[in-house]
Amino acid sequence: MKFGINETLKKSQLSITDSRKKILEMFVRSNGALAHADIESQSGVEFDRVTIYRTLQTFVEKGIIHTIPTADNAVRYALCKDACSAGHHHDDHVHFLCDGCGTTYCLDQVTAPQVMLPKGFTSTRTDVVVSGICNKCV
Amino acid sequence: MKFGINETLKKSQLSITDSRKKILEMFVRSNGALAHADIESQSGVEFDRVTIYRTLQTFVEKGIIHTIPTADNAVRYALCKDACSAGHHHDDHVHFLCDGCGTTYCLDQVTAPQVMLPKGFTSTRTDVVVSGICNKCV
DNA sequence: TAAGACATTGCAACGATGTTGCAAAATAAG
DNA sequence: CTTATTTTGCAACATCGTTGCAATGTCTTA
Repeated sequence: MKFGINETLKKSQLSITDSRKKILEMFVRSNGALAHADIESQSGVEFDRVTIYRTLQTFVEKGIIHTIPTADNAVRYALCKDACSAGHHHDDHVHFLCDGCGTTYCLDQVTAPQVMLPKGFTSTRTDVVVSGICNKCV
Repeated sequence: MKFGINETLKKSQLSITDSRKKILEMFVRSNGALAHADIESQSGVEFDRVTIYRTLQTFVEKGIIHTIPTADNAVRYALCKDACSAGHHHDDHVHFLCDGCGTTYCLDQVTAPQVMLPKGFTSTRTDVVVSGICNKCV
């Protein structure tokens, strides 16, 4: 079941604005992940920096996108799966960060393995980030 | 085989200075991970901000400490195991980030599981970060 | 379609974080 | 002890992200 841009925004009870449509479209087109800087450079001077920050924040809160932890400490965002709802993310898939081209992939086929924690530790979320070379940079 | 502070620095061909000794000692004492801010507040006005940044950079390059990717996008550092040498890190253990107290633990017992990658993808490093509640925050 | 209520945007200013160049000070080598 | 090399501290700067507020745009209801 696929939704259009506007439908996705409406479903999350968000007003439909130019910036939100444009930014959400970027995520849909790129099936990788995007950093704030990517969005800012791709959209040129069309939107204010602040607008992009706030739009990303809103999307994360509404469960449309999620953040990806990376070894190089740059925040990246990617589209959530349908299972995610506002305030409750369920993105247990593995992320792959290519050292060559810098692209971040969501490896949906691979799920994060369950790790055994010491006594008294409770897990709410597991992030797996694999770094290496992707199939385009060989 | 355990080395003293000075021996560790010498082994990495680093001059022995007050700031390096003090910062390395912090890592040895805390068996968790430290962020730049932790070090800055713990050492007070003793060292310049810049000195701390450069010292951490140097330690990473020499293979004394390594960075930990976190979901909250704050860079943290932890001591490397003996297997690490300058330019070649081998820290495949799992990290645990407590949402309660913010402490980062290195779970040495647990090793990062091997993940199956799609054809053409090569892995050089795997980071696993588990978030949740630690045994002190229950 | 028009008007009012509400949400979003852009601007400016600010704080936190991290980097660079250069002179002074500390460390290492002879 | 003296000289050469590193390292430190300072200042200035670049980047990243946040906040308050007025102006603009979107939604709702009639």
